Amino acid sequence: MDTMSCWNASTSDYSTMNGANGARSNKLPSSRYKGVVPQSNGRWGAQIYDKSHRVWLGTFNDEEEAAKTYNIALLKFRGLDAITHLSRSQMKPYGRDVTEALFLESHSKAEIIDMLRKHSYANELEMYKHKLHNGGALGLDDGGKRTKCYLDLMDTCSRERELLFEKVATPSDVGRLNRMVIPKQHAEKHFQVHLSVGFGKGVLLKFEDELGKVWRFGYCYWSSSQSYVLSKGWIRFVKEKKLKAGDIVMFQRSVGEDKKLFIECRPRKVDVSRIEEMHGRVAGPLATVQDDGVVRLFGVNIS
DNA sequence: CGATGTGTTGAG
DNA sequence: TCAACACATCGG
Repeated sequence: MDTMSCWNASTSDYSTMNGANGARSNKLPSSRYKGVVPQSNGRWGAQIYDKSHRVWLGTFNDEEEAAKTYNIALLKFRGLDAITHLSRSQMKPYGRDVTEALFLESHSKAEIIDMLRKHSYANELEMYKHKLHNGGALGLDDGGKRTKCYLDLMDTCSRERELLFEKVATPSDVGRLNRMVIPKQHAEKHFQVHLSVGFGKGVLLKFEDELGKVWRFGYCYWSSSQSYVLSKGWIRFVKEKKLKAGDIVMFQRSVGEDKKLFIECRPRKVDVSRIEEMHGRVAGPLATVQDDGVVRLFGVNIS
């Protein structure tokens, strides 16, 4: 249920007795889920607020069904940002993928609401997927051009990436040698060019940083250290990013068709033990890597 | 008639 | 912005 926003159950009052006479209270039970309201007949309503205006999303037998409905409406009303902030692993259980984003984008709010109220959203989405996958003109408008929506989505998709490995920058990595050592194990696993990287001669590897800026680094085998190095162009990256020894350099690759390489860096971990003492609690990691490689910062997918 | 969804309020 | 609640309106 990770895409369902769970309402604070401690605030909902499930007491069903009136203290004095022991009679059943007619008070309805609160829902655990945001956007879900009880109905007097035991069913559940779903509603979402759109700019201080309440939009009714229909009634449902299951509280969870109402919550799912609310979440779909959330995707439509709060925009695609809501989708891209979900990691792949969160989307999978709900089949939330780029196709669903495309589906949401190609229907008006009114149409989506209508489907939700009629409980036909899942069917419509399924039909839409078939249409696309059975040779339909994927993302093509009347003139045969890619629609803006399609391009936006492909762009979003191409930004999705997995972490290949991280390296803590050594003093020599950020020094005047103009090269960064890539540990052999990672180089041979992820940069599948080592066969063509002979002694002395190398290839150029192309990376993008978090701002989309392109970086090309020479890449070759460095026999003296028995490992591979990023060389030509590396020092420019060090200078521009103000990379210091101890900082962490992350190597990523897009999971989409194009398999682009990305390079990003972040400051070495600050010592938070002092802060933890002061606050009397242990803070979670600033950044973590999930088992599917999706990078999260403050609990938000920053891929 | 029961079910649905709106009017309205007040808390946060 | 949001859920709680009352109740008008819908529709079989």
